[in-house]
Amino acid sequence: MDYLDQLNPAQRAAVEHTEGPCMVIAGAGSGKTRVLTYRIAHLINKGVDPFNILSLTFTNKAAREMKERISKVIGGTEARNIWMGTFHSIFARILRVEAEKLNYPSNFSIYDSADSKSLLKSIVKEMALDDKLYKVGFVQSRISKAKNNLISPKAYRENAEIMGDDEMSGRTKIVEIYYEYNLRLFKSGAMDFDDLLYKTNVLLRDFPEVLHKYQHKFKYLLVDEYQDTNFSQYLIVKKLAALNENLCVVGDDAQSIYGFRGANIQNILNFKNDYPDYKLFKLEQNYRSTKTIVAAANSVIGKNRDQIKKKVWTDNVDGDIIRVSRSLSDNEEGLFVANDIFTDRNNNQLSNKSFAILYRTNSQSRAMEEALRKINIPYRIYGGQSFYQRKEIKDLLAYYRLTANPKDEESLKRVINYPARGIGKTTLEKITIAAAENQSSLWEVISYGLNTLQVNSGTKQKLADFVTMIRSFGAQLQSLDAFSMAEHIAKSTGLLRELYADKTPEGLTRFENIQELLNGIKEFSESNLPEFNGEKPHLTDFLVDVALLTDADQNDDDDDKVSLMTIHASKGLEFPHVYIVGMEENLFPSQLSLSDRSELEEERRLFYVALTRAEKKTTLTYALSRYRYGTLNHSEPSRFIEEIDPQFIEAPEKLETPFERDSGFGATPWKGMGSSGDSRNFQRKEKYERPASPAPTVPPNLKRVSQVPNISTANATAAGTIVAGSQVVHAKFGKGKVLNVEGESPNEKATVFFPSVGQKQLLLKFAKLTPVA
DNA sequence: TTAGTTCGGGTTTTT
DNA sequence: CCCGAACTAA
Repeated sequence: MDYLDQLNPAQRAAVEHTEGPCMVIAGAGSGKTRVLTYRIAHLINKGVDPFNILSLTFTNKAAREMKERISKVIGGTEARNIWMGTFHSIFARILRVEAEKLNYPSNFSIYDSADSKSLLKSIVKEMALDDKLYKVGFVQSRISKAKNNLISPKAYRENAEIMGDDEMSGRTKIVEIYYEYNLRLFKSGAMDFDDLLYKTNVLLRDFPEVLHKYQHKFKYLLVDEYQDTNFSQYLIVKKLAALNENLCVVGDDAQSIYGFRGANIQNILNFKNDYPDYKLFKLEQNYRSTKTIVAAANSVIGKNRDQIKKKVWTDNVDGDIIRVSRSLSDNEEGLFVANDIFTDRNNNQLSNKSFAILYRTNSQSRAMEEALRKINIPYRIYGGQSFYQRKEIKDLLAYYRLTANPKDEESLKRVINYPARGIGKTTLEKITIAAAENQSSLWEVISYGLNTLQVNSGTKQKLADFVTMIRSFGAQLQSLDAFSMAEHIAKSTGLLRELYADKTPEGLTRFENIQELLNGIKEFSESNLPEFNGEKPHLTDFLVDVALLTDADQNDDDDDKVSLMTIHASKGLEFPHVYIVGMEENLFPSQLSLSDRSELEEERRLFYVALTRAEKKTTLTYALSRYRYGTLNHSEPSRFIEEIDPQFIEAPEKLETPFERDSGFGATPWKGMGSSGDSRNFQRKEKYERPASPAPTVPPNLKRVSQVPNISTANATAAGTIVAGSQVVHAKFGKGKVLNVEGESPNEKATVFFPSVGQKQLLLKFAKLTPVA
């Protein structure tokens, strides 16, 4: 039991209190992960079966790492039997087992945020609503909020307050959209992120025997980052824990930063009401940061009204004062940070990975990246557009999803005409209408109801071919292993060929990404995971929770690189040196949070999280101007800078102005400000001037003028009189000789030789050819 | 049907 | 500035 000796009294008490409800309030850097790890190890050492432990973490990566650490403590391979993962992935797993009870297929699709937006967009369009008023983002967050509070469409309609809000904003149809949205998800055999929690609640509510089963299975529950759970998650935990009440929640109200996602700090504050005999442990000693950083962070969070009082302290050294750097522009800010890292690293023999750059919004990474690249500092961006959200990856995954679950509407729409196979918008609209009329899915229309579809025979054939192709994939799903299936689909759909043909740099990256995905599947195929009992997994096994993977789940962080990420993504991480950039009003705190006290307090907690990531040194930077939407805007330093107790931070008057700093600055003193404004003007001017510039290849005016007389002549006479051998005039190519005409009306295609440009194939119904007598 | 272009509108944060 | 939607030409 020597691991217990590595804990301080508060930590040890939390680890040893294994029976009954408890809450651990863990200040930043107070060894929370250590407590969780040792607690689970301790349970297992005391004889608890790992299969009876459910541990809910914030990312899958955190789960993976924790399992590794537990393994080290207890030895052996038992740790891998613990149920550990995010709420979403754990309950997706359970829902797949129980899906039939909810009339869902067990291979249901999981719609990510983009899929769900796309579905909502179609619905808004089909209902002929104003998409300016019913912006999908707004509708989505409204529905998401309802789901996270377990409000069904029916309950939504019956809720006077919610309906009142919609009434006020003039968006009374949201409830109708909500109904239709859920219906369409159901018809597609799909769940969105919120459904994974909502449906779990339905399952546990309507099927007592299922609830009973999991209550017995999960005798010990642990929930990390409890301050970030929403009502839906809260209720799942409460129900599962009701039998044994061996529930341990860990969190820090000061680090609650997901309110916008429905997270509710009240879950922490109300814990004592649900479990009056609970035990509370406060971890207040910080092992991570210097005294300066801890004190500075405390002084900031003290400005919040809503909080559980606690006193985070540390035995660590005083450390450096917090620096503040002002730059002229966002680009200068990037250069400052990059140069500062460069110098610090070289002077003090530091590794790249001891530095992190944190920002409020993803778009701020660009200036940082450019500056780092300029002086060859390796970096890695966490978060941002995750690998699985890239277009080419989503396209291929859509084929996979469709193969596994042909009812999946969003996947079908994504690939039915990609690569292009002549099934266009018009056809898809007809299919959608037919599906709505028959109360069926798009797939059912094209696979069973093709005869009744009002499309021409060519299109019908194309649809039939598509159906045959997807069916043939489906037929092989159980016989091929994941990789063979994945590769077969990528090749035979033509998707791989299409991307290979694109030789632009972006196209190359896309192709590489696809290769990377296939490699990942290959690795998965050959990974010999215990749950597949020595057999090769199928593609459906790969798909199970691929939608739930995020960038943070990629585990290649042993490289020596500077880390760049949003503050949200940095939660739970720590770095010796941290730069918090973009410390400006309207950016951090975000403009959108300024009007609401609780939202501003959430921004402040976010700042608290950022500050407490640093072990040794924190640097705040801001710029006096910044590009937004491609235009330069003036910006003011963030109020948060002043909220730090002045004794821990560089005095503002001691700030050098950028002009005093020489470092090659004199060359372009106005680089950030004046000239870029000018260049915009210049660009704009250039656009207008271009038509007047000398020797344009095609005079734009001429094009127009020459068209006008052609319209009547071409339509009236062209089709009849253009035959092989005749002379014609083309608006753009000039005089030419018709070599051949093929195809039947109205799709005749002429091959014409123009002395100016050579041989051309032209469709007569489109190309305006005037016959010459 | 499609490819290519213009135009307008959008930036928090994420499972 | 960067994206997708709408428009236009073939």
